[in-house]
Amino acid sequence: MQQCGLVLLPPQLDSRVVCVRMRGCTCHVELNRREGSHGGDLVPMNGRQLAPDQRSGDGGSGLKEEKTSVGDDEGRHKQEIIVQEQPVANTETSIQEGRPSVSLNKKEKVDDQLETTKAEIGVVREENQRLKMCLNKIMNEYRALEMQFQDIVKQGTKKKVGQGNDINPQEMLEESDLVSLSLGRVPSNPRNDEKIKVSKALKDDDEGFHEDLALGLECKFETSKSGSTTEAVPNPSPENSCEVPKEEAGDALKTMRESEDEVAQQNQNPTKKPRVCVRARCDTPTMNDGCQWRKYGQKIAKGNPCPRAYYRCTIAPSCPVRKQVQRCADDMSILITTYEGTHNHTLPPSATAMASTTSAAASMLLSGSSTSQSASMPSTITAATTNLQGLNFYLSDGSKPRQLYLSNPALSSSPSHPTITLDLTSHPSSSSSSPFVRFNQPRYSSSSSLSFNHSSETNNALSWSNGLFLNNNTHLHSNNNRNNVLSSVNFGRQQMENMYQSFMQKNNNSSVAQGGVPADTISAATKVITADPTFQSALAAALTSFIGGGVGNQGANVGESLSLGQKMKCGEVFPASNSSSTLSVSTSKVNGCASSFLNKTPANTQTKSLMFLPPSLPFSTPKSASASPAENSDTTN
DNA sequence: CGTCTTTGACCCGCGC
DNA sequence: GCGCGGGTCAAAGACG
Repeated sequence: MQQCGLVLLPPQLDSRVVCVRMRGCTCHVELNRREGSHGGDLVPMNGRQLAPDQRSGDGGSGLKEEKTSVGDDEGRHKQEIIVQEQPVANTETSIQEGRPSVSLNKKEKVDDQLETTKAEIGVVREENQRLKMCLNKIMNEYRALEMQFQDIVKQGTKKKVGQGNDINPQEMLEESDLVSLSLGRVPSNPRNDEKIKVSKALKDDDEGFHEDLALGLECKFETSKSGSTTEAVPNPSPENSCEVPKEEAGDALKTMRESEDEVAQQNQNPTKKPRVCVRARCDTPTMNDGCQWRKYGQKIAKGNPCPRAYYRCTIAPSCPVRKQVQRCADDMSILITTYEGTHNHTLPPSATAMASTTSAAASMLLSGSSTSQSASMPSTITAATTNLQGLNFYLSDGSKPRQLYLSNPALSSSPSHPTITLDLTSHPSSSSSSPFVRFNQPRYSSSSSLSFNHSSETNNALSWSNGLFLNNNTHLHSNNNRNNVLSSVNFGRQQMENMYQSFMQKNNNSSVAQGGVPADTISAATKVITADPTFQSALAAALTSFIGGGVGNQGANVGESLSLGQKMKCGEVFPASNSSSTLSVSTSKVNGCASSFLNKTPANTQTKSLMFLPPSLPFSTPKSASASPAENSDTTN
């Protein structure tokens, strides 16, 4: 922008040369030279007054040089004008000399040419005005950006002073950008993250500009400080920050450095990986979670006549995430899907919701009974509300709203794995102090349960979305939703709830009327969930884990919202179009658990938000992804 | 022909 | 050490 300049002649002058230079691209418009080389206030880029000979046009070296870079349109326009000017000048000369050879027709012709020229002048004047307006606009934007830049620099300086850091403001800006890009991802440059974490840890929570960033990082430290979760996990996994050993919690730098090693260790010790088991009623072989799965094995598990199918994530060849799908022995309509591992790649937007949900569940599992952090941690509350976006479970049969219940149950699939169960089957009558939330003591010490139940016994479609319930024939106001997601990061619980309710109300016409979930139900669930300290802490852990640290691929929905929030904070263009596409719900029919929406999204909307997700818990697409007819068969192994 | 699924065999951890 | 069960591998077949 510093190269921006303008050579502009006042409109009252007939000779006009407009030269707008933006970022090295020069637009030069010479309007009318009929009256020769009289002066205009030609001001070159450097502010020097052009010499008369230069103003005259072609003779001036400076102008001539610029003319070489004239855009095609302006150049052509100029050419036309000049061509028409020539005869006019000749005619005038002839008239003044009183040559009788000038006929009346020629005079009319000259008049016509004059009229034409005047018309051209008018057009050019208008164009000149437009250019001036455009320039003013650009200058205003430039000033606004400059102001923002100065504010950012000022804030960066303030932070540095508070931290005793010697990083210059520019570095702070660069750092912010790096943070923005790295959130939710495996840190490509751990050192940068370390610096950021340190700075954030030393910073107050009410930091305005980087509030969302501080949120996640605060959560990180809060979670780590609690340390009470570590003991419950035999072999802490880096997939979640709460798995980081207590002694490491106090040293964020060390944690970051060791994150990759921990990932490797985790891979070497898969039996200790936390698992998230999702129970849901589903008629289809598998549930669609937006991920792509490949079946690699099938076994008859003891005590269950239904075979257990093994899937691995095929989005990335090296992705360690696996899932097991099995019908419940007691109720064949219940599909039990167990997720294990952490995605080491970007996930399709449609898969982030489930991943975030299961991430939160896994974090809850790993955080165990830790509640010390939640009560005194504003950021945790925010994290909870944020993550709640990904924890809204909407079950739909395509026609009726389903009530959402969070109840007990729980079933640990394997004693060797810390397992948490998300029960989406219907147990509305489950005895609990809360009608929606109940956390049980696990059957195994390392397990816990979180159940999301709905009242219906016959739901056919289950979809995970970014805080939205995806129903058949339902269009979502994705932008609204995404904005809410962002808001959930930047605002507190109450604000989040209000906005969420607002969103729900906005979508009532389209969603509820067509089979959505009543807003009051969601609102109630939201309040209940967010009020639960255990849930909050778990969500905080999830948020922490994905931001932080270890594997860095945590947090689907949370990560998404935070990532977007970061982008917004950094002044980048909000990816509304992308968001829209990712959240746009296909109107095509949802076949059982396999949402066509989920099937479509990966190809069409390759996630632009570079986000890696945690113990992902997907419901795969039946076809490429995972649906295995054999799961329902009587095949024995 | 490439990809995915099926399925029997194999490996490994755990309990006795 | 052995058996059991869970989990994975990989060849063969199916499918588009």
